[in-house]
Amino acid sequence: MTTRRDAVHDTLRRSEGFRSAQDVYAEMRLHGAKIGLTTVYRALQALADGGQVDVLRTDDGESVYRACATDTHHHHLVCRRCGRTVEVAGPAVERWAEMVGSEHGFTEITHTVEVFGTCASCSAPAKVG
Amino acid sequence: MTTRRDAVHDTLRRSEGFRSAQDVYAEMRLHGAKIGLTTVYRALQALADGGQVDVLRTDDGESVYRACATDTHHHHLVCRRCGRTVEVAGPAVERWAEMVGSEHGFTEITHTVEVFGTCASCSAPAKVG
DNA sequence: ATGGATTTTGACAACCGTTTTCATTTCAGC
DNA sequence: GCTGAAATGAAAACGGTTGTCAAAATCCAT
Repeated sequence: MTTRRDAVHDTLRRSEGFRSAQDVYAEMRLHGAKIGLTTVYRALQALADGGQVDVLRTDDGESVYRACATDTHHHHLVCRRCGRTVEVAGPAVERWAEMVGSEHGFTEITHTVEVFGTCASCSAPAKVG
Repeated sequence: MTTRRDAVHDTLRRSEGFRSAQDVYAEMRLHGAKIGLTTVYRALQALADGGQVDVLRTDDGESVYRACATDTHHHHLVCRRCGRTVEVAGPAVERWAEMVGSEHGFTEITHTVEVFGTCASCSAPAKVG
């Protein structure tokens, strides 16, 4: 029960940045894979549940997935142009979130932290003419 | 062109936490307001564009809005149970994000930081019986 | 291998929040 | 009051995601 899921996982691993379910599906079909959209959604969900891929929501509500190198907690620096992503650790931020939470009597603190920017190669070609 | 928008804004101000467009709509209809769902969506968008309300996406892709006290940059500590929200500042986090970005050659850095937890009053009534 | 139970798959339909459309209403300025 | 521009809202369209269900693949004891 793992062939398709692995195929999805592999496809994701080949991508630089975050990809939507439909991206993955299109990509797989392009390469001749015989798989249905429903199965891609299910595989991505399973992988996300199992912590093998990271998920985040784009501004327009799409879920995008990424097979990350580390399985430890980390955040992302994402190029808003090309989607290239680097994984970053932020121990200070973790502590800050924990502190802010408990300071106000909140428990079971979690947090979402994502950093967006324009990467070097995307901002370089400023010379359009 | 501002009556409806103000009504939406007021409704939002009366709420403790983040509310969805449909929440706001339902709330307004409950109180007898004569307004359409479309207009609520439009008003919320306009308010968000104008920076008068903050927006964020729930895990299930819904946009939720909040009329925040400060108009300066801040983050949120949100109770995942009741939605109660405290506005928090985090200068250290701002600097961290900026640093992480430029460290990797990214420019025009932005970031999203939200902290979730269970607030004191929601975790207190552990006594169910 | 074989039959039968179980799981996985995927085409399609349903869902649901959101956006668009467009005819109607409201309103400012004359 | 009249006119044109902006706002409104009911209903339809949209798009990503999830549910349905019958067919296909897989497992397993025989």
